[in-house]
Amino acid sequence: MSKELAKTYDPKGLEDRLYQKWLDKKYFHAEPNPDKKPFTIVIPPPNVTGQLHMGHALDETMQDILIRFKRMQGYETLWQPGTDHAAIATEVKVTAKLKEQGIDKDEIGREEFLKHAWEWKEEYGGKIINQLKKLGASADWDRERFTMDEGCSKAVQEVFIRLYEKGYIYKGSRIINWCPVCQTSISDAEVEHVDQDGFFWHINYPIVGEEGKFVEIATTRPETLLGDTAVAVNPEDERYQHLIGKMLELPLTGRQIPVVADAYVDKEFGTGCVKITPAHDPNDFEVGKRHNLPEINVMNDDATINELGGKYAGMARYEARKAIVKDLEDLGLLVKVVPHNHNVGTHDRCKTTVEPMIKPQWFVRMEEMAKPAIEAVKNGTLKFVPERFDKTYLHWLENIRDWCISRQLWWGHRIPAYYCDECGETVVAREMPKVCPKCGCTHLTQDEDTLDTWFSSALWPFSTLGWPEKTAELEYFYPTDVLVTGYDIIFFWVIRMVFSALEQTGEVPFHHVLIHGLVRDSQGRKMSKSLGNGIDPLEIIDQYGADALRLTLMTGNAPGNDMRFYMERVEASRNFANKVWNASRFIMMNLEKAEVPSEMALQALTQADKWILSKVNTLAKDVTDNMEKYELGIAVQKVYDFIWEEFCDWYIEMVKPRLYNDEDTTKAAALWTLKTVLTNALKLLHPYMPFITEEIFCTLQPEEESIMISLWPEFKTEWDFTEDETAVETIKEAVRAIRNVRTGMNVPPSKKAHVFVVSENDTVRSIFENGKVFFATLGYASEVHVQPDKTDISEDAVSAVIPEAVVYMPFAELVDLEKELARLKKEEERLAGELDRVNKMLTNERFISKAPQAKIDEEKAKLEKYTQMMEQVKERLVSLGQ
RNA sequence: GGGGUCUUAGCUCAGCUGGGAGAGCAUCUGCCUUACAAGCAGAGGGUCAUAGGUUCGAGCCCUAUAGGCCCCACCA
Repeated sequence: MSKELAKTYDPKGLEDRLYQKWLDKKYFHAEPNPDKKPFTIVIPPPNVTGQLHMGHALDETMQDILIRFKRMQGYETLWQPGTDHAAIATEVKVTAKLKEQGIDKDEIGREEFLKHAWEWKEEYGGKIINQLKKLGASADWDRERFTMDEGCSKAVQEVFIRLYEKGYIYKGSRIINWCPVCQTSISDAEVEHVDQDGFFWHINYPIVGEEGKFVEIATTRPETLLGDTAVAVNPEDERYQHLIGKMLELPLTGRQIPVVADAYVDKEFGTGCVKITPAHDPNDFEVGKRHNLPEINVMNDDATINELGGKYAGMARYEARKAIVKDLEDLGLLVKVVPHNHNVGTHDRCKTTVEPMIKPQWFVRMEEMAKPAIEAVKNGTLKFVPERFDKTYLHWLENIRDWCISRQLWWGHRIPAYYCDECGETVVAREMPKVCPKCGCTHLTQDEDTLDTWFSSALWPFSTLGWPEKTAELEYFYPTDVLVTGYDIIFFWVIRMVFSALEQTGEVPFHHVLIHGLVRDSQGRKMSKSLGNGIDPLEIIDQYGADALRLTLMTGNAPGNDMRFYMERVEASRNFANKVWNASRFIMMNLEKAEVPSEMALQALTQADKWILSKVNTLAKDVTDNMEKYELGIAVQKVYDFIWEEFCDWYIEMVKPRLYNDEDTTKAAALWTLKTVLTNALKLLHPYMPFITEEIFCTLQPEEESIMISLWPEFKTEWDFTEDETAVETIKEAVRAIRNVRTGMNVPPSKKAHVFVVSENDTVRSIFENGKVFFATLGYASEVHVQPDKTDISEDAVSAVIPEAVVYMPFAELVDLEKELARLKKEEERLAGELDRVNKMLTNERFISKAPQAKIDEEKAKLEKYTQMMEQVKERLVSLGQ
């Protein structure tokens, strides 16, 4: 590889080449290794037929950063990848595709449909994985898994059977959430409550045997009237005591229903009388159980009215609603209609209004399993980052209801339950029994249903490592270290992994859960297909490179908060990549021209060298600390600032004269420092921007194989040069003052000036003596004089007061006395303000008696500094005739 | 109804355990200085939503208020 680098950074081509190299070298692969400590992350498996979106990009970037960081720290790092079969999503897609080809799902049947589904999976399943690779993801692809592969399926079956045998899984006819479009049951977590404008229909139910007397009920769903089996009132409600036990005539049906008393009814709400439809409302279902009411299901699976709905049979539910309201009105039973805003449960996937239905389904009993999951967070075995999400987690678990796990879908894990065709006996077993254990019949049929997708993903952290087998992987890599995911998935997935893992493995599946927010568009809207406002990460990668995308996603955002994505930020990231590229190019150009020792005695370094070395040293410490605390954004911001400001804007500029002068005895030291500091900075940046750092690292040091297996920089005591740091900071301050004065007076860089630095302090003078060279390059000085007094300085020189010193620049004809005075007055004002503040603090005896000594000393030092500067400013003013 | 979260420079957002308000972009002024104009050097711009409180000291902690967003919840 040549050392020639292009003038601007172009990620195209380079990224794929490097990624292929990493794959070839097997850097991503992890094996149980007793000599190393493990570090494990399991990927939140993306939908097998999905497309990479910004949410993935953020999630995977965070994981990759942690994995690369730990790998460089010497851990045996496993990033376990894979995909999820995504039952409903995939089934819907495959069904739609078949429909396009004129194929009806129900006609071809289960077996045939599954063939198509698997074909679909084979065709599109690899796509998202390849997209993850574009991002730079260093997952162990040799270990790629799929929730429906053999091992995961085995784990699913095993867990089902164990839970069933323990009595934690049961089948029951209960009211569940039914999606009439997807034609399957869904769990509570999948129901999204949406605020909708609706109506409250007040309807009179005639009292049997009391001509002209009615009970007025209020409902938001008049069509369910067809399934009413009672009207309930509150037992405490004085208004209705006389009604309890009476019979009502249910309009339009000819049925009679009782009035029951139940505490569920809120006296204050509506009319205080509630129609009870046990088959189509979860609350009514409970009321019905308490009062032994019949359950009349009046709907088909597609939410049309069934044959029990009489003349309304065949109508869609909202059509029936209209017809029923009309008929009630004609009968004079409709009292009034009032607008009413209420929450409607919808299926989160298709947004269809959920229809509560009574159906036989499989459930997981949650009460017992929730307990250890709650305990794990309470006792700190499991920690959320940021912490506030443990409230979300705990609240959900403390109010958890049984989990409906059966789905009327074909794409998924079949429930391992078998029914005897003769006696109806249920057998839960690993294989279909040959004979019915009860009646000996040989005809058994497997349950038609499949399991909720989340049932299998709940096992993901251990099923992917080989459970239920006691594999070496499970032993070594489990429990995993951290789970990275969005807050929107805590209920669906995180909680279910936790209780499943605790139940099956006796351990938490991970110790930390790192939660991130949503990536929104530039206006703060959710990115969605329907809005068409989604930004394709792959297009960003194509245009700006994966590194720029990754950096964008990691900056300017606090943990757990949503972020806005807009192109200006990507451009800023791209610009940074270019900055890194060019700084490296400059360094390499200089390294080429001279021999650089691989080892360098620290004594041979100049003050500037020690300064930057010391800076990168503390940077390594700070960045490591931040990353250990999952403060990924803060960490990379520090690297960014260091590289751009300290390293490029200051150090490289400072070092140029030494590089350009072959006679300079410190040139080698400069080159060594440039190379060393760059190498360290690249390493710290690598987890965030893997491609550019690898390319530069290997070009810079052809003897090195890869930055991703190099050692993470650690803090070195011998690189801790506090004194030199202070000295260089003093010089920087002087340079800044000079630049300020020059710009303020409109002096172009072409106009060089003599610079006099006056200080009575010997140490300060020696610092400036040392830093003379910097004034020439950084402050456009033609000559620099460091002296203890004002000898030879003309009175009309422009000046800048800095701590412990005054800088003078005689510009002769350029000097504008008015301007100079104005500057000094402004400075005087500023210092007066500072002094005022410090004095107030230091004269406050309560501050003196209560504040920590270090703080007091700090303020005392400031007082001294400002006092001294103030004296200088005043002196200048006097000498200018003020 | 409960819980969470946000309100900081024109815009988008940082601000770690309380100790002199920051970044990117935008704006203005100089610079094509041989690593980089995707750049360099400067500048302007903020009673940190409001009102109290705790503290020697509050953008940060506590309480209330206003507004925004989110989640949970069986008021038909």
